[in-house]
Amino acid sequence: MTKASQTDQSATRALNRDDLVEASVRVDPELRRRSELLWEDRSRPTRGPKPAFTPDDVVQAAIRIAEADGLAAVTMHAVSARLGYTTMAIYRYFPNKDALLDAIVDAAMGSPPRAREPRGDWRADVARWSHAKRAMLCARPWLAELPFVAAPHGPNWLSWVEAVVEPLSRIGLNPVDTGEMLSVIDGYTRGASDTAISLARARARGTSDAEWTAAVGADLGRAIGDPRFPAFAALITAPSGGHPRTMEESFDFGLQRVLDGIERFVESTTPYAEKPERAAKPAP
Amino acid sequence: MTKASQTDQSATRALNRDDLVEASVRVDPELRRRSELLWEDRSRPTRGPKPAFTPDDVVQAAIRIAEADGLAAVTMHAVSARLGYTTMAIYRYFPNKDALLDAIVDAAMGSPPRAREPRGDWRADVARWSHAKRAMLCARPWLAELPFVAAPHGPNWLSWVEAVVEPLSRIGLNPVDTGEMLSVIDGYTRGASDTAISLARARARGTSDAEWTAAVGADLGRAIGDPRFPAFAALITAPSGGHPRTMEESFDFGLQRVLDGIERFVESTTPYAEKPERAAKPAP
DNA sequence: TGAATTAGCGTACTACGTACACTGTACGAG
DNA sequence: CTCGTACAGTGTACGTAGTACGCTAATTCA
Repeated sequence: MTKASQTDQSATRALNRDDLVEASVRVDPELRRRSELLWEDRSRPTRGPKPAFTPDDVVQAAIRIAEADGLAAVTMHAVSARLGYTTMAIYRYFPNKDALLDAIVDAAMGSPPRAREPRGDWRADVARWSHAKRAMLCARPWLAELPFVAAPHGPNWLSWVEAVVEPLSRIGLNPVDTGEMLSVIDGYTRGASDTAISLARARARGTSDAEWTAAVGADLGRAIGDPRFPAFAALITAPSGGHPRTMEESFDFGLQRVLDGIERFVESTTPYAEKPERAAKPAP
Repeated sequence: MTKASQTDQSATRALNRDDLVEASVRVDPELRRRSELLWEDRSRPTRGPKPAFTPDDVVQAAIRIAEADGLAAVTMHAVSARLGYTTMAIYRYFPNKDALLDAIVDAAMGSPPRAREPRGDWRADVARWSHAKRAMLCARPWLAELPFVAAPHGPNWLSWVEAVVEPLSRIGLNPVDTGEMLSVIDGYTRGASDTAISLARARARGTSDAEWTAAVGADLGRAIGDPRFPAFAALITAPSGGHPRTMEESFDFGLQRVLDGIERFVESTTPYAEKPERAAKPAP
């Protein structure tokens, strides 16, 4: 149906360094440069005047501005002014604003919380990760103003992936299915956090919770009495019954359903026996 | 933990028109105006010269530009030029660019595919909806460049919700839990579509699939050999085994797990008996 | 027929990203 | 020690956004 269905995910399957070295040549030079800026050591040359600050200073200044006044307030001028320098000074550290935003996104993600030791069952560990990621996104709602899935992936992004792959790898699924479960958990976690992120953004703009609720409710409420939306109108006008959940409880409720689904699949599959060799070797 | 957890979801529970009329007074006037522009009839007054085009003409022109050259190409000048008028002409139809973008987002979502008759089991219908929404998002990857969860919700947005609430309401859960399942399905659908959307965006920019795969693979591949990412490195270097899935197959695989989880919950719950009255009435 | 109202236009202002040339600084090779 | 080289931060300038404001002409109602 979609063209996307014609593309396999070979990029995330059975990789090895040789493939990557060969493949990275094809990457658009600008994208490669942006990626390198996230991973490189960025050690300064010895010649010339001493730099007055570091790339990380720039990133931290930008993050503080975003935190205070939203992503729109992050202008090259605002960032440099916060450091006490002129606009163009930043261009000695980042070639353009996109590269700076890449760095901001990765830095803002931070590291996932340390895994608890001794490791518990995978379900509890995955749930902890999911809540932690949601909390991270809600704490930095301005991140949602960027299409940051498309951005180059930096070390912090990878560290979040690592932190959930670790418990997922203990489920006993083969690598392909383990990767699928990664998509399921991460997809749910990000997608189901959007409402809370939206509220967090409103709060950051100084909107009260009541005002945000009123704004969202006003739009949703248009369904009431509108013949185009009978099922939804019935849903939101139904008595809420016993105990309405908080947003976070709702998120956890949904997460438990997702984990149930994964568990059911695990129960229906024969455990995967890991091979002693871990190098990828294509079948003959 | 998060402040968000202190807010309940009263906005989506047991609403009635009186609540809404009372609440909408509190909404920020600009937000209310943006919402009204999506819902109002926008019939023109009789006095003055005849308008040369309609708000919908503006929206369609903008969408065509976004489709061709991405969201960044949608400037007030580009849109008006496409209609054959000057920049400022548009401001007679939309008070500012944000309002225009709201309209673009809602129009671009379109209507969900018509429900199949006779209605099948909820699982098949929900799965069809999820695939349709994913296809819609992939077909308009430029939508992902906007934080459109936060935007005012227009009629098309509501029609997508309606289309999935209808089958979900047939599961036999109480309204609160039905609402939770809505979040689960929609959260997974949007979150798990991001990779495909990212690929679709690359395609729209003229990037080949191989180049996109190489770019993503180059970043992910940095995990290989890096002691910080042992589990993820092991995952991506593991032999892919039998049949790697296409992106859409992966999405469907995950979706089935999510539906499994919902189904398990349904099996563990006593069916909800709908009341004959459908008006919300708080319990005494 | 004029008064009121509205459509599209021209001009102008501000803010932003960034190219480029300039000045001054610090290191290292001679 | 010194001078050339490479680099840091600055000043200026340009192109492109969004949009406020006032003008003119078109339309219709009183």
